[in-house]
Amino acid sequence: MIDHRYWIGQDVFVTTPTLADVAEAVGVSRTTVSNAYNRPDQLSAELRERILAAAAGLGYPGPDPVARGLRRGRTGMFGLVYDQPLSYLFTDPAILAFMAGMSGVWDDAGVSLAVLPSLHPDDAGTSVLAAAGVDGFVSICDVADDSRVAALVTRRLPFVTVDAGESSGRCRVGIDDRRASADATRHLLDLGHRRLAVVALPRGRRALTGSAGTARPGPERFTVSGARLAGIRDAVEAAGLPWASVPVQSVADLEPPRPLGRRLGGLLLDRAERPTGVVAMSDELAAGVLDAAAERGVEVPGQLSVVGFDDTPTATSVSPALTTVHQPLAAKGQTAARLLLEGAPATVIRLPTELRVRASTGPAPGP
Amino acid sequence: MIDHRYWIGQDVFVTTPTLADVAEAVGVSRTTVSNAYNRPDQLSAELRERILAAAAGLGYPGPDPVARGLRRGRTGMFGLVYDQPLSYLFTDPAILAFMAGMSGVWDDAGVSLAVLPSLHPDDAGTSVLAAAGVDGFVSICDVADDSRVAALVTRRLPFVTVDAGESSGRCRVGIDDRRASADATRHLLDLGHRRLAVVALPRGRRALTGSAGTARPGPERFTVSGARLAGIRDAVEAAGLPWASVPVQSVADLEPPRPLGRRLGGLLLDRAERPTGVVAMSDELAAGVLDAAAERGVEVPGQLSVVGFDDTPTATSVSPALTTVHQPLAAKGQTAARLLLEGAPATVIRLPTELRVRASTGPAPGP
DNA sequence: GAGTGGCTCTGAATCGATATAGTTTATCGA
DNA sequence: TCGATAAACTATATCGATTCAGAGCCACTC
Repeated sequence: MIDHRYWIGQDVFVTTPTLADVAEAVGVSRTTVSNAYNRPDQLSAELRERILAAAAGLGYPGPDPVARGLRRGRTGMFGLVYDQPLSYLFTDPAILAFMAGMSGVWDDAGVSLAVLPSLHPDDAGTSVLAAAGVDGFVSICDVADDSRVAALVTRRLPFVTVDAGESSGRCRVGIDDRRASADATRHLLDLGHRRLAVVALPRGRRALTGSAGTARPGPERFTVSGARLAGIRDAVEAAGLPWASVPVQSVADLEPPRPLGRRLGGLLLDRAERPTGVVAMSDELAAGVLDAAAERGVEVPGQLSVVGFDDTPTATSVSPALTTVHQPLAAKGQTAARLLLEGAPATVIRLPTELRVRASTGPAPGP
Repeated sequence: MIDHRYWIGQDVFVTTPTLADVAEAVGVSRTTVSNAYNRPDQLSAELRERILAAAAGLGYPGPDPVARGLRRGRTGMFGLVYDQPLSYLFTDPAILAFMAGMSGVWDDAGVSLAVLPSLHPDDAGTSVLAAAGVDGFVSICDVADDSRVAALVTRRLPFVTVDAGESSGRCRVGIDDRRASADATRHLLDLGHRRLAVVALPRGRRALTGSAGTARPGPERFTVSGARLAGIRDAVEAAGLPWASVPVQSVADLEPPRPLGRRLGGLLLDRAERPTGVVAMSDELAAGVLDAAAERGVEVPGQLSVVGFDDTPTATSVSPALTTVHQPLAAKGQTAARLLLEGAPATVIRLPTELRVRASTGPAPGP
């Protein structure tokens, strides 16, 4: 082990004392020292004082959490599993709102939140999951039904997947992405928009760029991106519009979402048949689209309507404020945290969403 | 321990298998099974295959990280210590930028970031620190030289304090808050501003409200807030202005910073002697001051100049863009992470800051 | 043919605590 | 005065792995 020795004067080095050292110093059994820390009612107050004083004198740091974790079978930590670089995690407002909710619950319960090294899609992150000394996992990986879930199962610890697909028999928290984005799209359609376009999430590392017709449903089936796209398509087709006429823009995860939204939005706005309504799969992307519109002097909502998704603080800080799908991000985090904390059996929780109409959408411009 | 038993058919329940079970099943020693996982070169490839196959067959999750951690003396986790509710941590852009930097380094190193339950100022969070199975700590508590540091020392693990005071003999990363805020203040003074005001950080749970004259230097000495206030005072006095004439607004940590800045900014702008220059101790607060100015029709920078601090994304997303003190938040996180990772001895690192002049400051209006 | 070295594999000690099942002594009611 | 009960402590096994110091065996060298 790492030898954290310290100097105690002269030429004497000593390693960190253990509970046994304290026991010997006081002349009691290890059990009693342990009880002094964990079950004060099991020994006399006088002896307890003596033990704690001796411990302080020796510089004993208290019972080693790792050893205690081994014996007790609990570590008091839950792990968060993510499949993108962590620096991205700390930049995504939606995930941060989720984490704020989650950490609040665990904070109150005195449990730590271990943010694990990110899972690489190729190595399935097996080693990362296998090496984490935690009591359970929350997975916010975009694709849930793959080898990474298998690795979680292998670990034989409780886990909750967030926004994941229809995997059965496990704890899962999410929203109805499909219906929510259908609602958002229908909002535009109800306003008379007929030339729609989509800016899809950059996550999942699989670009969806191309006309909708070419976006394959296969591996996307269980992703947030895929579900939202399906919902948009539902609404478009329900309105009798040809899905193939709706351009879908997306790329892999190479740049921050707002500049990305601006770039993709620009591509859409520069098309010959300029869309009058854009469905963006996140507020950041939508904000980027607004940026692109502003650059081109395209008025929002006069000439262009934009809907976002998530209702993060961005939605209300941009101008015009975004019409967007509100989802209870903090509640999602709280729910996931509680499921794990309470050791819930396989449970599927679907939280409600709601379209928040603000200033970025309006009636379609005349032809 | 928690008994994660599983059903294997008939009426047989079995607990999670251990390395010993695998060893017995294959008919080899525990050492050899351990080597199969940790030192593949120590056994024949053929036997290793056989062991891994048996392990998979038994449903062995691999070596238990906690037991391994005990034996090896390392857990592969570093703990982050914070003294405010965690939900606040996930809302503060400056801290998030810091964490992004930190987590990036640890992500690459395969190390987990354990966000510990928040330390309550009253209980000194001793139990939280004592119970964390980590290899070291990063502390971003506002006040560093108090009982919480003592608790860290007690734990006898390496730790790095961030933005903390002048504690000696430990790893510390920070900036020169005092000089940086003096620079920002001097910028306003150089522009001819003579009626200044300060919006101080809400952190530290000790309100500084009142005129500067009444803000006591004592316990604030080692806080970020205190250092920045001292720097502002340095510049004000160097310019020959009476420090007592500079109103300082702050409250305890009861509301999110932007609305708080708006409220406090409003109070300042409604004074008979309206200030022409406001030094805000964070960009969020500064943005709130801009909000207050906009509400009152006070032109920025025509009638009012505002400087922020940190240079978070907020600084450039508001309008007008904020003149602010840029500090290398991500680098700060990276540095802290590396110090811990490399087991650096007591080191003090002070990173450079730089005033970024943008659109929120201009010449003082005529009298 | 003894000596050397490399490859596989093993046994026992160890990491630092907690749980379980006592033992001893004092207290108390009948 | 006896048995029962409670209070204060203890001895030992155990949690699940890794480390260290070899043992056995084979090939190869001089």
